[in-house]
Amino acid sequence: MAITNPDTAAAPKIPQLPEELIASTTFLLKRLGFAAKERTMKAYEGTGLHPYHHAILLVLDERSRETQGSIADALGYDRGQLVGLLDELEERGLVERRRDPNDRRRHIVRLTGEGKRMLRRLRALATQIEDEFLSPLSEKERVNLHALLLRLAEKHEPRCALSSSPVRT
Amino acid sequence: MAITNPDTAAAPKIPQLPEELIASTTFLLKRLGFAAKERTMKAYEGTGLHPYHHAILLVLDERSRETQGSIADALGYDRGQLVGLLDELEERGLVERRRDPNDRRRHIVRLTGEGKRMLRRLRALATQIEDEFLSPLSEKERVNLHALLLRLAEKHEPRCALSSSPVRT
DNA sequence: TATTGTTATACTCTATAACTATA
DNA sequence: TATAGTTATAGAGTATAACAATA
Repeated sequence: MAITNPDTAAAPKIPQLPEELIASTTFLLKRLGFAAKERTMKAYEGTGLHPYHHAILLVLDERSRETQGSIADALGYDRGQLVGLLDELEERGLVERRRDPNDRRRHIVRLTGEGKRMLRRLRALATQIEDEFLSPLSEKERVNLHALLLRLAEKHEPRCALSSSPVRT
Repeated sequence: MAITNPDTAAAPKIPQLPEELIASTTFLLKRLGFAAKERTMKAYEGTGLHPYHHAILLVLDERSRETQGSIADALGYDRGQLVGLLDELEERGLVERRRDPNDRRRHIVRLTGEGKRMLRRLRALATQIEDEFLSPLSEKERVNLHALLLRLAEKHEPRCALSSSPVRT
């Protein structure tokens, strides 16, 4: 790879993106989203779990006994994709699947004690990643940024819309 | 699909993401980055080009006669990936490739007249996408958001760091 | 016939590394 | 030997649709 040491290099070795791209907020969103994903994935490596798994555990922690379909819908995952993710969680004893006696097509999914313990660990990890990623910003700026992103998400990712304050147009 | 009409439906049909995810700025960044990518891709469909192509044309418009390697480095693309993208641009007559007489391993890439015309069209399209995506925000808020994202990008995407104001730590 | 969960398939992306031609 | 560009390959990730069980 032969990466030159930036401290000793006279000229900046990092090539510049076109200014027009840097000036574009959607471009920055795309790049930062990708960077955030990469960093998160790397941080999760040690756990043997994917952020997807974490999200599933969070859903189950908020309201246990969800069916697979409702979990998939809540997170926007494909139902086929979810099967494999739940298999992995079940193998590690983090969740349980049972048939719903009232509708035997359904599977009811529950968090186990082991799952709750793992969730605590994942929460700590996520907090750490978040803090590191936002480190260039002050506390006030972080709140400010989050509020702005949420406004965008309410439009572009309706699942983010806060149910407590339904938008009336 | 049987999507229920939200106007007539009594209960909200959109399942809710866990609050903890919505509260996470990095999560919002990931989701919004993905949403921005999806919308952009859809909008570019009519042009037969990918946002990647647009970015390449922008690099060439800022400083023509770049070599393939320098284009790849500027945008953070893989050199192998760039070959195919340039092939497509060349087939449509938007760029030209010539051997560098000083170093016959290199290819010098230039924007054609046709390429400049296409770039104008793509610029208009990108502006439109940007405006639509940021529509929930006021002009002030947009400026504010961009500044915050740029601060993050300077750390996590060094190619975004403005060369005019090198950070001295 | 429609729906839930499952499985299989195919397609897109991307990352890697071999290969050539020049240096 | 190292580098610029090219090509080929393999792997992950995703989307699609067929499928069995149940309603």
